[in-house]
Amino acid sequence: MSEQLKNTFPSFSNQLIQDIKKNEVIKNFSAGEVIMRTGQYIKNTILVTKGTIKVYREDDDGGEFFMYYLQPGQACALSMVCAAKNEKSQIMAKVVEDAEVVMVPLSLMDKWMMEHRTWYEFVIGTYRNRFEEVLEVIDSIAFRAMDERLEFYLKRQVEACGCKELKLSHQEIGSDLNTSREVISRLLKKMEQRGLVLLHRNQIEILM
Amino acid sequence: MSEQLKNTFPSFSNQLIQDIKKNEVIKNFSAGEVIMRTGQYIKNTILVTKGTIKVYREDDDGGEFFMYYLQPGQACALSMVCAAKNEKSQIMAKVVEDAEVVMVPLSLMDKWMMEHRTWYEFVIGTYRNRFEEVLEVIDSIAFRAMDERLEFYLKRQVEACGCKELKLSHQEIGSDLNTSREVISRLLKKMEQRGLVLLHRNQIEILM
DNA sequence: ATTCAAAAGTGACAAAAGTTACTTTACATC
DNA sequence: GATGTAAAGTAACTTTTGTCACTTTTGAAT
Repeated sequence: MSEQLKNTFPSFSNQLIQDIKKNEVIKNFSAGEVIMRTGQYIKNTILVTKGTIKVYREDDDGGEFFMYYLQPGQACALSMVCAAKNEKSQIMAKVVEDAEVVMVPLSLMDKWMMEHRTWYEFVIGTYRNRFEEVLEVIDSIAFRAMDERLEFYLKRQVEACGCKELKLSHQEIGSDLNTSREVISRLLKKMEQRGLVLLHRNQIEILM
Repeated sequence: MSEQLKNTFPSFSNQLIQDIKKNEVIKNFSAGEVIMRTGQYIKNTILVTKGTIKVYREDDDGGEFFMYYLQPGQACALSMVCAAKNEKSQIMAKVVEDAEVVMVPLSLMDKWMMEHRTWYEFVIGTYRNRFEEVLEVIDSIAFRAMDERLEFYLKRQVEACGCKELKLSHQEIGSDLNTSREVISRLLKKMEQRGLVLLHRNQIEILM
């Protein structure tokens, strides 16, 4: 396991890896599982070693808005931000590909900031990257109409899965973007006419 | 000045105040000045001691989207996040009430994280608060229609200025929300009919 | 092969938001 | 008091997005 940690988080010092190893609790989750809910108290920071996790913002009426992916080598920035105070989760996280995560208690998370330079840098880097990603999400909803938001969304999916065949239903895209399936179907068809995508059942081939 | 710093940032330790004092560069800005532009390299973290600064996200076509206020006792989270790398600013900051700020070089910003517990906590707290504020902004644009977004916007303005008479033109609100003046006028009139606001020239009285 | 359910297609309509083009109002200042 | 200007009001229209109701397609299970 320490070998794998080292591979997934190459920036971590050996000392840090040892410390993590001493305290680690490894958990496995299957696709579809919700590993963190809005309002739930956060007790751990999550380091992803395998799989893919989707992070959402929820509203009161059951709406789910997709924010970003967590993938191997990454950590949940929000659980880190909440370290100091005993805060509730502001987000919901759902596993989309069977995942393995290392749970780091918040107390250690905080302690290591002082003890391990590589941990400190990882945490600060995680903040920065997520903050920037979230700002880009704001751009897309604040400045762009649904057709461009859909393109932006699809591009991010391609990046995340590393392939151009997205296994997504129109319904799922619609709820990720907080709009309706019909709207997505309509816009996807226009994109197909423009030669940007090829539509199949439960799969979208990106030609961009 | 160290007295004032101590008052504005009560959580800072005396040692930290001394360190800031040793290195500080104080700058004054007048209302209307842009103190940070998108794309500009960040060399300093900004601690606000007086006045009010509005932070915007910009798009390529000159659109400005209001994100949050910086007020005395607060700091620019993004300039902190950029500390590690030599990053460009992702945001634009405009002074709305004559402001005084303390410029802290990024190198010190980073160094103090290890040396001053109160600085570390301030920085982490700033990250958390801004992240949460930004998530709420996402909620409003992702889940809410313009009428509710306008209400949310007005409430934040009331919080920021601490009074119920907002000196804002419809034009300014429109551009903060990235919509047109006409739409804002329309919605404000509806709000007036519902008894939520009173409209005057260049001023909106909030009755909520 | 038949059945079933999820996914996608579709047309018609409603509502929200953006746009245009113009008028009216309020206020400062000359 | 006349005048100029920024702010706000407004009507008419277009576009975009959301919704409804329904059909068709596709693939899997029986």
